[in-house]
Amino acid sequence: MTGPLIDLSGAEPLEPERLQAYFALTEAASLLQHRVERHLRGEGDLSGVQFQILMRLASGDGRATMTELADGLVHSRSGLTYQAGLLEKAGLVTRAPSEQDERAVVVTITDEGVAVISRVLPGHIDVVRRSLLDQLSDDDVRRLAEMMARVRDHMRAEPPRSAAARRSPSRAPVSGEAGGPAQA
Amino acid sequence: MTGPLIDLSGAEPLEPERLQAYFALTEAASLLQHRVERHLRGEGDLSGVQFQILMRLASGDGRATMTELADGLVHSRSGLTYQAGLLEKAGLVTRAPSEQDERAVVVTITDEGVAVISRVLPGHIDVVRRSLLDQLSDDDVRRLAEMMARVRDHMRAEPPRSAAARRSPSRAPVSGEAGGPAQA
DNA sequence: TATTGTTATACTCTATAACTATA
DNA sequence: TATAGTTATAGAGTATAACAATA
Repeated sequence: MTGPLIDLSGAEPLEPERLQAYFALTEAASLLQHRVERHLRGEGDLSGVQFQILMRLASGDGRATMTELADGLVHSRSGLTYQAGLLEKAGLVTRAPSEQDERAVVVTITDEGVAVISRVLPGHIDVVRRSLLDQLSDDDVRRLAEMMARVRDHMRAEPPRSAAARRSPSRAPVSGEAGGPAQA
Repeated sequence: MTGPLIDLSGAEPLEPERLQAYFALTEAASLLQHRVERHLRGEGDLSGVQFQILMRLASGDGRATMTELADGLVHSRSGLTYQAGLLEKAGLVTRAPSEQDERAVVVTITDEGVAVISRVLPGHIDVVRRSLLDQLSDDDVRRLAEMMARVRDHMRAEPPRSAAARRSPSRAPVSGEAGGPAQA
């Protein structure tokens, strides 16, 4: 039998263990996300992002600005505007200009929003438990939480190359992005 | 009243450590996926799914049926057809009916497909290393790989409730259901 | 009748750029 | 000038159901 068609040995390849960790993480997270979103859609007619927005509001004092919400939930501002608009249309949040800073918009969860979260959350937790947590020992959980927090914080701290928080006015040319034959 | 707006104590809540493990995993995986897809799109004009299809082909003997590819890569068959169609249009794979089973379609990676993977992979690995692996010790990596493989296998083995692999054949036909495709 | 795969269709989500308004 | 947010637009991806063809 012939070996794989691709040879990694030129470019400082990844050891099999690391590659497997990456692939397993990717696949498990993707499966979990899929199950969770399926549940949320079926149970509460919520997208994953909408659920996270509501959760973030409900876990605090029920209010946050768009910018505060954008941190960590979504990768573009317009995406958040879109999702917040849907939530508002559904009556689960309200939006009003901030009084401290007229530019900002304060998003506030409504009673109905709290009710939806309360209704959906038990099933959500159940899915997470059955899919993920039940397969992990207490020590696994501690270890996983610590590792993933580390990785997350690292990525948050060091934004990916060539990705300004907002389109920078003086966009530096991306290294090596010369006119490559981009397939075709 | 300063506490969170939502009370979990009714429904056997999640211990904070478990909740944090879940959230950190979700967020880290989401950030990683976003970076990886950004890189793939920029470097090779590939979607994440397309990359995975090519990787799976290139890691084996270069050929697989649609059904074999569908396992683990995508959540609906039509989605795979769509992505495979794009790859074929780009000249990175070919599709031809199987000779053993005329129903099946054999997808084969082309030389150009191998070339694209070879060109993209070093940068891909670099992203994964910088974003994820460099933050983990060797022991972390072993532990993570083992945990995530366990979780992944569990989800694969036990499909989510109310999700038949395919639309269940025992579906009672509704008499008035036939008729032209909804036009509009 | 079950399985493999495609197609038609409709929809959700996302991202970029241009824009407004306030600090 | 920089920041907060919206809008317009356009494209990518997905899922469901109906369909055709082979086993």
